[in-house]
Amino acid sequence: MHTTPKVNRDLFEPNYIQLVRIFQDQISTGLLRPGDRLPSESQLCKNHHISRMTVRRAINILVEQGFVVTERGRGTFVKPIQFWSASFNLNQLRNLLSDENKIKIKILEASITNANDILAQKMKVNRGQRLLHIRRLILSVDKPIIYHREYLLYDPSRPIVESELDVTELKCLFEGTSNSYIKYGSLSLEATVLNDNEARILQIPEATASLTIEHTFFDFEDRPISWGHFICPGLTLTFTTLSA
Amino acid sequence: MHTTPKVNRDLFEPNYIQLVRIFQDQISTGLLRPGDRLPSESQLCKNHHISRMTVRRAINILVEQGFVVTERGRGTFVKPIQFWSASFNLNQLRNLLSDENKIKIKILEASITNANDILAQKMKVNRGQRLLHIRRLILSVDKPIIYHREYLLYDPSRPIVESELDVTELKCLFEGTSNSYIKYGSLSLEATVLNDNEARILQIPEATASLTIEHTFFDFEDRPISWGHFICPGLTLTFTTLSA
DNA sequence: AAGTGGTCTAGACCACCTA
DNA sequence: AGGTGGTCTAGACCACTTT
Repeated sequence: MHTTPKVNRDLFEPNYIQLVRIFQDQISTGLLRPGDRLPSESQLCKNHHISRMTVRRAINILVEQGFVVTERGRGTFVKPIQFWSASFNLNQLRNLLSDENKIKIKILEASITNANDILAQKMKVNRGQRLLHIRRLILSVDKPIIYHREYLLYDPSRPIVESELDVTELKCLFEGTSNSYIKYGSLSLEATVLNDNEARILQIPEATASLTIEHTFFDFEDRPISWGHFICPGLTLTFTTLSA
Repeated sequence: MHTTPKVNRDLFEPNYIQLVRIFQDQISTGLLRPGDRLPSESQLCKNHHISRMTVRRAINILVEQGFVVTERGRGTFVKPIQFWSASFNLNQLRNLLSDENKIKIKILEASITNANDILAQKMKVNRGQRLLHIRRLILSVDKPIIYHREYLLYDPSRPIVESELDVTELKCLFEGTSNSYIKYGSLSLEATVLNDNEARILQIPEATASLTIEHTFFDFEDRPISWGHFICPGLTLTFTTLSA
């Protein structure tokens, strides 16, 4: 028989974090298995000599992290693995683009076009509306890795053309430092096969598999102000995650 | 001038949830913009006649949801949009497979094979180790939508062969109801192009773009017990998300 | 009735930042 | 020094489940 660790009030680490870690460890070592009940909150208070709010805080974190579920009147239970709990985030893309020294952004085209039917629908404007069209190539150590096509609302009352042409606009988006016009975005991820034009631009064989991230960004009046695609060929971008 | 809404103690909705919603509304309507400072916690206590802990609870939720950031000694501020904050989850896949009436799972093959170099590495076993190989086709209204290849540790001491062959094993994973041997999984998402075999099995043209989810599942001793791929062609699977 | 988790209070002390 | 967020306490009442 061995005793479980106790919260130590003398450490720098807050008590509730210590308690979270204690349970994470017990779950990951299999000491606590899916379906097992955790000690009740009042028991934990006594065992660790901490208050109820501190215990609840720890348990809430475990709930958010997906390790346990609470059932009122019954107790708190270790959750079984759920395939769905996995989620893919864009951190790999972030890391890819974060190395300032390696990354260059080349403007391939910047022109004014008139909205066709698709654009009119996507940007919620009338057909024929003037739109700014920008095509960029993102290079890492002078090797093309991502191709970006974007259509922007061309609003003469907003002097954004300069800044949007600039590389910084894209970087701001990445870094979240922009005090920009963007309230939120809608992203969509799908698999595509490069056409000959895209393949030539990216300097890789045609018909290569590619991940395409379609984005629409909205301003504070909920109007779309940007619609475009990041085209990330082959293995420049893979998503990895844990399902716990 | 108009006054902001106040927490109402008489509603069914908990006070902290009400406060969360108040700020979510103010942010989404643009009343609070990125960089703006929220009222201090003590001010919120006075304004809404609620205790500090209740205020802090609401703010913690806003932090977790990515709407605000706190800075000790300075205040709480509305966060600008971050492209990276977006994350893609597997709910669409879940929905796709949740309709019991439409979905059928067909076992294409179940055989014992010996591990080659790749399998030996992926499953952390010796070369030549016997592995269970299962190929499944997932159909929706009798139309193939997902092709699944999987290699399983063949452990005679565990009588899992029956259950793993069974369709339920896959379903359990999806539903998280399994009291299974799986502690956690590692998932990886990439774009692929269907080869002729896959295309034939899925009854779609060759060279179609496809999303492939590679998975490795581990038991409670952290040994890989399953390695495989879900192959989701074309637009059967697209990920959508918001970046706020 | 007894035990569980859910919400909430009215304080306290601390570390940090700004002035 | 005064304000900010970060941690924590020792209670309280409630809704719910089990015995």
